[in-house]
Amino acid sequence: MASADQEKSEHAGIDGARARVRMKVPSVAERVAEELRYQLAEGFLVPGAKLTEATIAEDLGVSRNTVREAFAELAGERLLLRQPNKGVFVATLEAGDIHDVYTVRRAIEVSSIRAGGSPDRIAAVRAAVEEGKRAAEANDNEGLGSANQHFHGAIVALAESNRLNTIMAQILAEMRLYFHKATMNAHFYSDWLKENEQICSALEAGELERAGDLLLAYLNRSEQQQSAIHGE
Amino acid sequence: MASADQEKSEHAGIDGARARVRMKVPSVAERVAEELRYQLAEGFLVPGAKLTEATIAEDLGVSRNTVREAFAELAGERLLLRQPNKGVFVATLEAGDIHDVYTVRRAIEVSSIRAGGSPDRIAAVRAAVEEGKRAAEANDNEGLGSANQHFHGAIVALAESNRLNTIMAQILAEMRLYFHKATMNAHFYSDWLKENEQICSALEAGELERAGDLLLAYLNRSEQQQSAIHGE
DNA sequence: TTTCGCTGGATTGTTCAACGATCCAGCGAT
DNA sequence: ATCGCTGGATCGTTGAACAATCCAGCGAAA
Repeated sequence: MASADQEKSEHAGIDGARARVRMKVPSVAERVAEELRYQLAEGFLVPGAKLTEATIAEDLGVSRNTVREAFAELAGERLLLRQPNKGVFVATLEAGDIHDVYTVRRAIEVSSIRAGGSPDRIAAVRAAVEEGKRAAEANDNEGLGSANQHFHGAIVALAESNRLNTIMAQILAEMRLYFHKATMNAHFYSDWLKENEQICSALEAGELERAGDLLLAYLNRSEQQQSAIHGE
Repeated sequence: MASADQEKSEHAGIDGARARVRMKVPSVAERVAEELRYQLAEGFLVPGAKLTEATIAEDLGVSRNTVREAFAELAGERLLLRQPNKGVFVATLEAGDIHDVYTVRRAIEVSSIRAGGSPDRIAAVRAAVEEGKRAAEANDNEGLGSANQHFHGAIVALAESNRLNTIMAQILAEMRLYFHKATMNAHFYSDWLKENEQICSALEAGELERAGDLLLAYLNRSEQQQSAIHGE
């Protein structure tokens, strides 16, 4: 997933530059999973929809067993729900799930920002803020959404933890699925543009406590908004 | 996994008591995964060991494809590592992994305890503390270990978040694998018995900030100890 | 009419056998 | 000692098969 598994080039000695690139040839199952992830994020597959093994297998021109593996992976990421002997379905938002998701985000995002981060990582946060501004100017609604995700991803990346990064990546994938573009209008993006700016500034100034408080407040408000939209 | 999916009996009305029990018949793949998880936790399978599909399949009397599914699941939990075309191996501790694991624990455990919890959940924390005391009296080294895991699991459970619970369960499974009994002598358990007591008391007294600080200090020290043991 | 029970069709869960692709150890030639 | 080849083992993927399970529809009974 967001695996930063890049083989570090390890300062090859004078005795020769051995190639360190690992040609990435994702397995077929992996590519199927990737394709499904894409379709989920893009809203092609809506929550609750049933995915039939044979159909997907034929559509993508792969074996049913391969599809099965991809399903298993996505089910592990909570994007699909497996109901034994009935089939797999696109995950749906159950009661309490919104609070649950935001509980995780509060835990890892606030914790990450409170610990600060290297200048590079902070610069990445700043970059996400600017990306948002540009998207706003261009009236690019789509771009606004991904800029915001980049922003929060960059905050978690401050902690330099692979595990936290993948957890956050999964949470963001869930949110893309549940809170799809349809539910996100421009009005929604009104507040947090300047809010992200504030958080980022506080971070750059080393005011970590304040940055954490601002972020926490944002997450709480965001949860409220989402809860209000999705059936109370 | 740690899915608390129990169908809540929902206060069946007078019109009849419809059965709400969902007979759990885990699929074969699930049972294979469970068996492997057990062997990993028990130290039967040591880090770095290679797991050959055909061998496992024959040993457990299932098909190779089924083993494959189980492997995929465990790889998703970071207990196994899949190397394309080479095989799957029991995960090994890479440089930085210890810090990584503890970064996650700091994020979710401290966040959970700082938010407090219902009396029931707090009682569960207390129960884990007492469980540890009893194990200490009985000189039950094994019991001490699981009591500690129950303690930290109960802390995360304060947040009432399914997602946090499963994340924590996975982290604990990783720790069982890496920091196996062999590396845990009685000397190791010396400190935290009274420390858990303190944390729990602070929690019960509603001194959440202090409880969080104590927990954070413990985690930092624990990370240091583990780092010292496992090659610097 | 409503309920019950059955049956047929569709889909899943699992197994098996096969084949190409890839890796690895060994061995011989340079 | 290095290089290159080769054979065997294992993985990745496929396709087909069959039992188990679920679901909708339909007819029989209350």
